[in-house]
Amino acid sequence: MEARWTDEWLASRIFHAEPDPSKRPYSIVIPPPNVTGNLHMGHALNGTIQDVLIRYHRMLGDNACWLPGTDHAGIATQNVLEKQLRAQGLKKEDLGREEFARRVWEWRKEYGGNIINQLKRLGCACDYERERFTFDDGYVRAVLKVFVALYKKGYIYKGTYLVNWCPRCGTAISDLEVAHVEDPGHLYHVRYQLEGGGTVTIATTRPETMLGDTAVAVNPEDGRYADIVGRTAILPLLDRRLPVIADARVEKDFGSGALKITPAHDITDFEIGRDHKLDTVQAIGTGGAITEAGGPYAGLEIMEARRRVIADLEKLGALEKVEDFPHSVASCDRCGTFIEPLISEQWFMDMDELRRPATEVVRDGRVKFTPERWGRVYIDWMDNLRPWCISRQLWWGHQLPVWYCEAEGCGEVIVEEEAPLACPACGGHALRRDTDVLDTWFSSALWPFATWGWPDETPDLAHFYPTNVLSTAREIIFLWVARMVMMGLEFVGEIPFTDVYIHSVIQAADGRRMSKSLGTGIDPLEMIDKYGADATRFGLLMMSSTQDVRFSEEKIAMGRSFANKLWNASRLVLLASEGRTAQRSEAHEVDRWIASRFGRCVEGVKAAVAGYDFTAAVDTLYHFIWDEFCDWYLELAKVRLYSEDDEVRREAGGHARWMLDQIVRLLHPFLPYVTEEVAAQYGAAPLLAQAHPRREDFAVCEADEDALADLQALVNALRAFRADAGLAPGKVLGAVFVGDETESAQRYLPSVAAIRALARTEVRFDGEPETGATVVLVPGGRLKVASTVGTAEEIARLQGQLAKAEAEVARCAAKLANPAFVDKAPAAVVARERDKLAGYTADRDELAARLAALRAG
RNA sequence: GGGCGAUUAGCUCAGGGGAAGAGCACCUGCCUUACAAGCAGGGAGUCGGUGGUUCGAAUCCACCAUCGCCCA
Repeated sequence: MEARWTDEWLASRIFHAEPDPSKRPYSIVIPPPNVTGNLHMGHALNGTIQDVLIRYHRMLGDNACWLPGTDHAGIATQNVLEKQLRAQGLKKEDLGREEFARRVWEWRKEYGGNIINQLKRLGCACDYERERFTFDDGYVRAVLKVFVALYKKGYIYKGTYLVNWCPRCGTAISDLEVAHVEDPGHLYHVRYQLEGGGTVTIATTRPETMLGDTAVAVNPEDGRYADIVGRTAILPLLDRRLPVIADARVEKDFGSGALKITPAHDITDFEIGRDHKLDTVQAIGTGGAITEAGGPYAGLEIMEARRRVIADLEKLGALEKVEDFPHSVASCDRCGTFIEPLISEQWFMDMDELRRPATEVVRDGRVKFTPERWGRVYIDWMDNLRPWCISRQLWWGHQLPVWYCEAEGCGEVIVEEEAPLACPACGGHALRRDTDVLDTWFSSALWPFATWGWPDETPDLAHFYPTNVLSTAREIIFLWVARMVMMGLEFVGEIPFTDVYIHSVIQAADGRRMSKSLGTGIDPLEMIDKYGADATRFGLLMMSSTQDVRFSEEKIAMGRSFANKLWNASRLVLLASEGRTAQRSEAHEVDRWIASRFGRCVEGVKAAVAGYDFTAAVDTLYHFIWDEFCDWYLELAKVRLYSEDDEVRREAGGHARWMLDQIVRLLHPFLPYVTEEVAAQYGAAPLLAQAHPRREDFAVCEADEDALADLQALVNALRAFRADAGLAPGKVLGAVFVGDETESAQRYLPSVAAIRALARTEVRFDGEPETGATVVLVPGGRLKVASTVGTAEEIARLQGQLAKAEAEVARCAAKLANPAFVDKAPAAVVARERDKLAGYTADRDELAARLAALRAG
C-alpha cells in the first residue's frame, strides 16, 4: 500500500516545487547525509520531522520545497573504494588518481542513491528532482569560487603547524573529526642523565615519542628543579643533547613534574617549542612509522617502537617505574585509529572575521535554536574557534585550485577558479597543481545556497533562500550549522536559515549508543518492514523529546495500532454513511461537540508544530482521534447513523464524513500513507494538495463541551457501577434520575438513547425508583438504579466511595481552614477549592444516607 | 578540568507552583453488527536525597548522590 502511494506521488510530481512569487516560500535543505551511508534511526527521525514540516506547510498553502541530496564524504568514500580495491589485491596507487576518481564516480552511480531511496520508503516528500551532491559540476564551481575568494581575502593560507594526522587514512583531519576515547594506558617514568652529573626523571604516556625530544621542561615555580634549569640533559637511547628549560605550562603535579618536550608530536610541546625556539625533530612519519630521526628504531610501527623503546630503557636501567594511567586518547572519528599530532604543511582557514557576524545572528535571535540551550553551545564554540585545517591528503574531494610555478627561482603560487595557462609572474608553463583536496565539510558549508544554484543568481536562490529551518542532530552544530551560517552570511549576505531544530539522539533500548560496531543499532527499514512507515514515523515522533531518548519499539507498535484504529474508524464512517455527502452539521449537540473538540486539537497541533514539539503534536492527535473521535463521538453517532429516520441518518452521516475528512487532513503530515489511503476511499487524495484545517473554522463551544462532559461522566459512572457489581454486559438496567433541579435532569433527556447504547441503562426522568434501588452519583444528581446486587456487596461498594469522598472533603476543608491560603492564594483558586468542597460534601452525604438506609433495611 | 542534561508507576517517557499523567506490561469481564493490533473496568508512584523560598513545591533555589552527553 505504501509503495503504491510513493510511486503515485513521485509520478505525479506532487513533491516538486518551482519558485512562485505569488506564494510564501517554505524551504528546507536536508542536512546532506554521507553518500556512503545507510538510513539509521537518527536519519529516520530527522527525515520524519522535516517531512512533517514540509507537508504541513504545503497544506497551509506555502510553496514548500524540501531539497534532498548527499555529500561526497571524502574519507568515507575513499575508504569504501580502497576496501574494494584491496579485495582485488590492488592499491589506489596502482590505478592512479584519475582512474581512481573514475571508479569512485562509478561506485556513486551504483550505490550513491541508497540513502535517498531509503527516505522515499519513509514517505519523505523531498523534491527528488532537485537532488544535489556536493560534487556536482555546479557545486564544484561554488566551492572553487569560495576558496579563491577567501584566499584573496587572506582568510585561507598555507602554513606549517601541528595537525591531527590519521596514519591509517593518511591525511590530516580537523579538530572536529577527532574523538577522545578512554585508554587504560600507563605512565612511564624515564630517567634522563644530566651533563655534568645528576639525573632528571620525566613522565610520559608515550615513551616512543622521546625519539623526537628536543628539550626537558619544568615549571619555573617548581623549587625541586630550580637548579637544573639551563643545564643539558642527555636523551637515553639516542644520546641527543636536550636543554632543560622552564615554562609555566608544565604542570608541577603531573608525574614527576618534569616534562619531555617533543614539539613535532604534541600540541603543548609544539607551543613550548615555538616560544623557546627549540629544534623540531619529526620522529614519526605520515605512515605511522618511526622516521630516520629515530635512529635504530627507524621504520618501526608506533606500537612496536613503543615496546622496543621500553625494553631498551629497561635494559639501560633508565625506566624508573611504570604506573597504570587511564587517560583519554585522540582517535580518528572515521576509523578509530589513534591520532598522531604531526607537524605538517597544510591549508588553514582563519575563522576570526567570519565567526563574528555568525555569532551575532544567534545572539540577537535572527537565527533561533530549538531547544534554546543549543544556541549557547553554538556561541561557546564560536567564541573558542581556532583556525580550521581544510586540506586533506585524499584522492576523492574538491582538489585545491592552487598551482605552483615550477620555473627555476619563480615560486609563484596561483590561486584561481580556472586552471591558469601560464604563470602570471614569469610566464612559465611548468605549473603543478596542489594535490590536496578540501575537507568535505568545507563544501557542505555551502549547502544551503550552492544547492539553489549559487554562485548564479537563480530564481531558485532568490525564492527559496534563506531556508526556513535546518533540522539536524546536535553533533552537527559545529560541523555544519556554524559553518553554514558563516558561509551564508559571507557569500549571500543573508543567514542560511532562520530556525535550527536539534532533535533527540535515539539511544539503544539499554541506554548505550546505537552503533554498528557495538551491535546496538536498529535498522529503521526493518521497522518499516515490520510495522509500516506510518507506524515508524509515529513511533519516532512519540519517542523524540528535548533530550536523549531510548529507542522503544513499543512506541512504533503503538503507531501501528493507531494507524489501524484510524483505518477501522474510517470503515465505520464510510460504510454507515454510504452515498452521503460530507456535510458539516450544527444541529446536533454531539456534532457541535466533536467539532469544538477538533478545534482544540487543531490548535494543539499547530502550536506544537510551531514550537517543534512533535511529541506533543502526535500525542494530541492520538488522544483526540482515539479517545474522543472513536471512543465517544463515533459511539454516540452510531445511535443516529443507524437511526430509523432517514433525515437523522443523512445528517449524522454527512457530519461524520466531514469530520473524518478534516481529521485525515490534520493527520496527513504525520501519517501520510494511511491518511492518503482513507482519503482515496472517498476520492479526496492526494491530501498534500488539500488545505490543512484552519483553527478559525472551529469555535470552541463551552456549552456543548460541558454537556458532553456530563454525559461522559454519567456513562462512566454507570459503567464503573456495572463492572463493580459484576453485572453481565448484556443486561439492560433501569434507572430513575433524581436531580436537585429539573434543569440538570433535562440536559440528559436528549441522550437517553445514547445512554442506553453506551451504558446499557434505560434512564427515566419521572416515576418512582424501585424499592431497594441503589445509587450511582452523576453530575447534577444521582441515578437510582434498579439493582440486583446483594446488600453486602452494595455496602462494600458504597463504603469504598464514601471513604474517597470523605478524604477529599477533609483535604479541601483543611486547605480552606488555613487563613493564609484564603488570604494569599488567588481568588479563583480559592473559589475552585470551595466548589470542590461543596461537590464532595454532597457526594459524601448522599452516600452516607444510602448506606444508612441499607444498613437499617 | 569546563559545560549541558537526566533522575516521576514494573518498562519507556510526558508534565514544570494550586486534586500525580500516557503508552506498554499487569489484573477482571467481554469475539457488543469499524476495530481482539479491539472494547469496558481496575490495581499500581512519600515525583533521586537533604535543606531553603512560598499560604502551597514533583514543579523554583542551593547543596549532595548516581547516570549520560559535549568540549578540552
